[in-house]
Amino acid sequence: MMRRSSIHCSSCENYECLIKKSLSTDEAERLAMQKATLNCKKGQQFIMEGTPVSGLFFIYKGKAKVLKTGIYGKEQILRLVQEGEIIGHRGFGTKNKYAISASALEDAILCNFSNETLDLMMKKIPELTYELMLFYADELNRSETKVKKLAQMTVREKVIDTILFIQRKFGINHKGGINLQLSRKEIADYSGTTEEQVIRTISSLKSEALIKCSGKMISIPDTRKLQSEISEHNFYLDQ
Amino acid sequence: MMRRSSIHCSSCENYECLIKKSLSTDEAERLAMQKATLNCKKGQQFIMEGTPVSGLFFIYKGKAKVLKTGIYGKEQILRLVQEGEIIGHRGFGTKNKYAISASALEDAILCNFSNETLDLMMKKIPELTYELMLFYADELNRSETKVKKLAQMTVREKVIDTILFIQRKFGINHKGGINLQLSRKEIADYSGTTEEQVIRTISSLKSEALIKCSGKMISIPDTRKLQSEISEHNFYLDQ
DNA sequence: CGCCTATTTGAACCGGGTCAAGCATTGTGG
DNA sequence: CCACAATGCTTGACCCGGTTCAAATAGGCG
Repeated sequence: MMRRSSIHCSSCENYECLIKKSLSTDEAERLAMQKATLNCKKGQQFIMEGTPVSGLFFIYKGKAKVLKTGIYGKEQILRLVQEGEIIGHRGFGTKNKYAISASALEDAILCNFSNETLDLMMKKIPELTYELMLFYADELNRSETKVKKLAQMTVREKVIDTILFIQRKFGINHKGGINLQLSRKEIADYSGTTEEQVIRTISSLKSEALIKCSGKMISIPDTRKLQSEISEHNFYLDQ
Repeated sequence: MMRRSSIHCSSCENYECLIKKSLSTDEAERLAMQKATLNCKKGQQFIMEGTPVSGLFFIYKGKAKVLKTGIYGKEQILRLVQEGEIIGHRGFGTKNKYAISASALEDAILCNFSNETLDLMMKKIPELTYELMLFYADELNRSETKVKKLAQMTVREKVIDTILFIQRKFGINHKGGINLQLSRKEIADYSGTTEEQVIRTISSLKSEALIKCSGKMISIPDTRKLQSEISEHNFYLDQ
């Protein structure tokens, strides 16, 4: 993980950034300068479960996944993270150890705010604390919806739900394909099933013309139609 | 749900209450008086998924469960809530509709802070916002651990984990039994399985002398021993 | 005591996980 | 540029855990 010259918040173009949103005074800007900027290659792990918390990460460029490693090394992907979002925030609560791991899905540039900087910023900027609270409340909603889905959906529904979700979150590219290519294994680790089940489900969906594939790229010809495969029994799809 | 004369925060004995913790000034106390106090009978639902958010609830007395209703009316219990804890807080994020339901597990007395009161309090008391943020971050941790467990544990492990959890959280009574009696169905709804599976697992555990039962009351003769039934493959039991 | 609900047990079915083998794709070094 | 290795993807077959259905039993409460 390479350290590089820091990118200043004032010249950053991620206007959805929680930090930047809350920066109004010069003082806040000065605090925000205390961050480090890091380069991270595809596949590289930048947060490791169980290690001491070293602040909050912000995805300046790239995509990442947040996961827990479980029984026999099986991964559970908890979040797929886009440019402009934060990670590693789980350090606050009762613990000072990361409860999750995170690694880059493609080459990424990360901003890192240390614990001290973050504490200082929150003390000086109540709006930031408020924004963080909203962020956690939202994430909690999402996570609890996921709990329900894992407990109640069939494998087919879970895989469809995952595909719809990544399209909703990451959008589509110029070819009409979903703008994030995951391996079958990763789709399985997010859906809470196995690689083989994902492959079988995707094969079925292809033969039913509900999706199209070329390699890892998946596209959905008719989103509404695919949605109807799960929505009859799932009224609150608030993921 | 019966409205009753308000209990004043200053005479409240729940010292762990997020609200009370943050009340230092007279002004804060005055704001906290703006709350309503409600009586709620066992089984009564006081938050309904999909209805507009009417603020935050605090459990002054009693116990409650937080759940999502899913496919074919199957319930997923997300949280078991004790005296001194808050509920209904999910209103913040992007939505103004409750994403969860809540009902009393036994007769309860609830404090309710309206949206307006809460907003006002957070603006005036940064410490409260901070405490709420920590609360959400903690809850998020718990929820994400639950996601992993649901995806990876066997039914037997999930049921054992649930029994251990409710003992850890609610403690034991004078008879050595867990201080919260849930129905088999409720244990199933929390564990993410069916009533029959819970019954079968509990039967096995009884015959293995890992637990004892009399009616709904469960007791664990040797917690460590029961723990070892799941912990070999689960290193981070941070629920 | 009798009704209603909760719990328990049995049996059958099936979804989904596991194992194994074959195929495709990508990458690397000679 | 090809050969070969390594990795990822796909498919088939098998089997087991877990859900479902049904029926019996126990327990709680008016």
